[in-house]
Amino acid sequence: MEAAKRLQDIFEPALLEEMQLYGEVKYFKEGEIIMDYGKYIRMMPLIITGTIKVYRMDETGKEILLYYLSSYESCSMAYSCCVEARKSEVKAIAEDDVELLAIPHHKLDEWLCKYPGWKNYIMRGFNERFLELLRSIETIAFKKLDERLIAYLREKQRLSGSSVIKVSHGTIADELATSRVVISRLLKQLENDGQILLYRNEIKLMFKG
DNA sequence: TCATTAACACGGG
DNA sequence: CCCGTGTTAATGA
Repeated sequence: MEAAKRLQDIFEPALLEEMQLYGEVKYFKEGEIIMDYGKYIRMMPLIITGTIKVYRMDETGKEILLYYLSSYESCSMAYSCCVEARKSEVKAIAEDDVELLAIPHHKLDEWLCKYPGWKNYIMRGFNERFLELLRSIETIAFKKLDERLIAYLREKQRLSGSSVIKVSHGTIADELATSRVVISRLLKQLENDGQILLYRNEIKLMFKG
């Protein structure tokens, strides 16, 4: 995501034209559900502004945050579902106000053959998402909750570009699939260690991004 | 041993 | 008053 500053840098002019022609710009408000479990995906989203949270649910109905998607990124999950006409296995929620370009599924394959820029974009997307998933698996499977919490805070810091994170303990607990009691306790611990400062609905990070 | 659930008090908006 | 926060006690994996 760091490489692609503008769409013009990654896509051919002809492709950009087609994207304008066939793509549909959609807006989602903060907290709005963009995609849900079991729903068919007909469009592939390409995020223009904002950030999207992608969740996965287990058999017991517990949800956990898989990864974030932000500017110029897309959802590989959506892509693979589109081409195979499968149902969604993830849920996507707008982290803040989101503007995205919805690309009809029948164009995905066509562009793959026609435009190297599109192929590279898709391939890179799969690659990035795969690496991000590996990181998620690592933290979920092997790290204790306190380390996961720190990783979570760093991710928030990275995405927002600010060391002041506006989020409640309860929300963090939901996203890390744990209880608020634990989050409050761990945050308090981090504050006592001098790593963070706690306010209402706000956490100030004392470490570097 | 550590997470979860429920319950409670406190305080700010 | 409602919500977010901090804590505790009981229970479970």
